[in-house]
Amino acid sequence: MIFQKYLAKHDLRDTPQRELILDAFLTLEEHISAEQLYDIVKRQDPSIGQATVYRVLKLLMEAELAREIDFGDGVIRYEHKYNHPHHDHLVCRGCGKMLEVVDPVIEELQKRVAESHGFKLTDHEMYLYGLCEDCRRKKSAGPQ
Amino acid sequence: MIFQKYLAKHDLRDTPQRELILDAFLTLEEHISAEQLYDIVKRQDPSIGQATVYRVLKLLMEAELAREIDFGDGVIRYEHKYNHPHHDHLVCRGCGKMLEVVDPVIEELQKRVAESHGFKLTDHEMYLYGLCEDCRRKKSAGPQ
DNA sequence: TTGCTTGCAAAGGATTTGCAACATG
DNA sequence: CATGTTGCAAATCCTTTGCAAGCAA
Repeated sequence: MIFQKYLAKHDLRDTPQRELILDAFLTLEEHISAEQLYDIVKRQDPSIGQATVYRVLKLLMEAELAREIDFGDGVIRYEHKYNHPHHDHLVCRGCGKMLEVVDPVIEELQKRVAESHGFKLTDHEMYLYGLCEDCRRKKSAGPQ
Repeated sequence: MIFQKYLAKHDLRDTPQRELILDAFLTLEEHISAEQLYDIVKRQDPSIGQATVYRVLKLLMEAELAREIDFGDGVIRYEHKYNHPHHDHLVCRGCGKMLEVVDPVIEELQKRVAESHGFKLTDHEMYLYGLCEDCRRKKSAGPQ
């Protein structure tokens, strides 16, 4: 719906490939890289090209349906943005487990920090890294 | 000193290239990419290889002398870590101007958010993006 | 029909790696 | 001398782009 409107408004075309990729993307709950999404989509349509997936992901960004996530490992991941409000990420250094978190007080303070330097905050990224309970337990047990 | 100790402890060698790159790196106040550092170092020793700069930067990370910064533009930048305590970054979306900021209350809240999910926070990254005063002025004036 | 889209393969940019020559401890 | 280290070039990884053929509006 939103995507179709976006396409129409920008004189872009509604193709089966775009529909397929969008559907696959929206079905997922996890963050996903272009390559992972390509693997999924390829199962349904082996003729689809990798470049198309990259291109659609860019479109989804412009249509405000996706958001980039960068954990700093050289791969860009994407997550839904529509009906999925802003949040930050808490990532386990041990097992990679990832939780979405938000703290309204932090959000407010971020605004103020920016303002105190004359900036008008537009957005932010915050990644909290640590060890989850499981990994702490394993660690204190030592390597077997 | 620290670097030399690190090298000794790990059976690594103290070479003129490593010294040169380290000195150049420590002299800088700004964040710098491997390629920029290579350009600088090359002026003093044109025979130096790009790969060596990348390799030394990795070493400095392991020796806890450098820290990676990732603004998400595909280039990894580095900054001193030694005698340069933790801070976050406030970046202008307009001109790219960058300020280092810290807010002790935010830092404390981050710890608590992590703990509330059973995580022990080890570190974090926070990037605040916005528009600085100059860019807001230019923007409201409109493009000429 | 017009011109946006596609898949393919080649190109790109940043970083890493294999290797033979070289230098350090 | 044994090994770590270097510069070079080739290789890698992820992503983008050029292009001719194909397809939506």
